[in-house]
Amino acid sequence: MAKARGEEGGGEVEREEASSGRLHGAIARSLGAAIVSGKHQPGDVLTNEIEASERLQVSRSAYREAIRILAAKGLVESRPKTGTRVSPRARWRLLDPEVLSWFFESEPSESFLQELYELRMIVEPAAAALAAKRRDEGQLERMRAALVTMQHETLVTEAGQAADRDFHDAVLEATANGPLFTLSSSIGAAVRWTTIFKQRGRGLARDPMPEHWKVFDAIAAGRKDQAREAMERLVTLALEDTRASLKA
Amino acid sequence: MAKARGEEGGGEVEREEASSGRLHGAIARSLGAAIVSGKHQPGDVLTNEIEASERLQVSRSAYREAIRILAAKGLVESRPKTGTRVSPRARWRLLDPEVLSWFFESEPSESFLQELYELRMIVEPAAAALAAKRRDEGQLERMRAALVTMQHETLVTEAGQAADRDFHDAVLEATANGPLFTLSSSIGAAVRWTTIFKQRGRGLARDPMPEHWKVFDAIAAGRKDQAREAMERLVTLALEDTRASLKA
DNA sequence: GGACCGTTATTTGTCTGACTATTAGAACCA
DNA sequence: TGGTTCTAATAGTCAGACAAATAACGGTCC
Repeated sequence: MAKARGEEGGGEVEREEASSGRLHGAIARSLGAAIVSGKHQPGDVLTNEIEASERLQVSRSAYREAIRILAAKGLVESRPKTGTRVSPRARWRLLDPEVLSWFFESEPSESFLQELYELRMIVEPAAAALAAKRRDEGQLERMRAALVTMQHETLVTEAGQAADRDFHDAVLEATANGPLFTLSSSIGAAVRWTTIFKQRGRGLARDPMPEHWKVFDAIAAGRKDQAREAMERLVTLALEDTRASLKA
Repeated sequence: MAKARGEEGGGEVEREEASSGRLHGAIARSLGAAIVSGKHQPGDVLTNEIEASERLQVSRSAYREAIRILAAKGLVESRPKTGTRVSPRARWRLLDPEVLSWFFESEPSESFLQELYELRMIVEPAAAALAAKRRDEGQLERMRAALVTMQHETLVTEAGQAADRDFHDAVLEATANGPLFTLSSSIGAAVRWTTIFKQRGRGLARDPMPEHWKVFDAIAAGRKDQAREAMERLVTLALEDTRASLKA
């Protein structure tokens, strides 16, 4: 079996990338990406474990562990005799960070981005309001540091973009609401792609700092309603910029 | 090995319940519940696979598949040499339906319920507003049917409670927003426990139907702002009832 | 002809035991 | 003291067998 490595043209799971470094993780990632990108439609039956693991040149146990991961995220469902089939989209854990990252391995559809955006518009202003009432010094400092970095680096560098995400993350964290905080990866994904699209239509890149500082100031001052409104404005502006870039 | 069943005092995974009928699912559930309930704290190292599977009287592969499930939900992280340890709470997928159900296997803390409640208050009014603009006839019919059932059965019966959840679920679905819709299980969990607490302090059970019909009417009429406000009132009233019951 | 019921084949599920890869921490050396 | 090598503990992967579940088929009886 080991000597057969690399033969057989098609198949062969991608192993690079430190992230899903384990074999089962790599298989899950590869299969998961194929599912969310529509290469396997809901209702489709995957080839059985024996054949699938042979084609991928991996042991059945590694393949099974990958399937367990996908099942845990609601992407597939296994039953004896019937096999493993792709679950209806309604069961997918679309907000799971890994599922999201699989979405973004290939370019996500515009409508999906739109939906994430809507989520942002619902969650972030409310989160900012809560954060204004609950933030502690450390969180405030983290927000400030993120904005300073963002200002220095601008959104052109990876560090600047990371700082942007970190700011939004800190706001979510400051809500002191666990379930709400878990949305930060989804929000972060939306933020990241907003930036990517903005960068593409790189006409007149509006300075995004003023809105950000207004949100920060309101949260620092403990002004709930002001924080909500400032965040609403921030998200709205980001959407407008993205829309403008798409047309260009 | 088979003959050793039932010896050894502690251990033995719970296998009843049709849901997590598979062995790996049952193990995941049992371990997952132990983690979210705090029996294993973040940072704790689980006993290694060999010992753990021996103690549970299951094969190492079944145990490993269970761990993959937990890892997929962010509850644990495995590395060679170090072992498998419980991840920091911030990584837990608190909105995953299964994780949530593990939370509710033992009575959830009041603060956790409070947090879910806050999420409801953020998401549901906004969802109602979107639903008012996007709902189709089928969804409207589903909402109506749910409310009719709820009215007949009242919240005392399981069928009535299911109808309540179904109503809220239909509203989320009508937003035509996939990511948002995945929150329905979390919302549903919050709804369920609100009802349970209300039932306990069963003094004067206020009729919950008027608020519900107002939400429905606004969504049916396509009145976005009215729908948002009606849902806001509904959630607020539910919270008040729950608060009142807790004092009693 | 149609409903019921056992049979069978297919697929996932579970078990066992061996070997490999990774890596934290100790021992060692410069 | 600081870096390097070694070692042992642990998860990771593999192979092959057997068990359990169940959808589909086929036969029986009304």
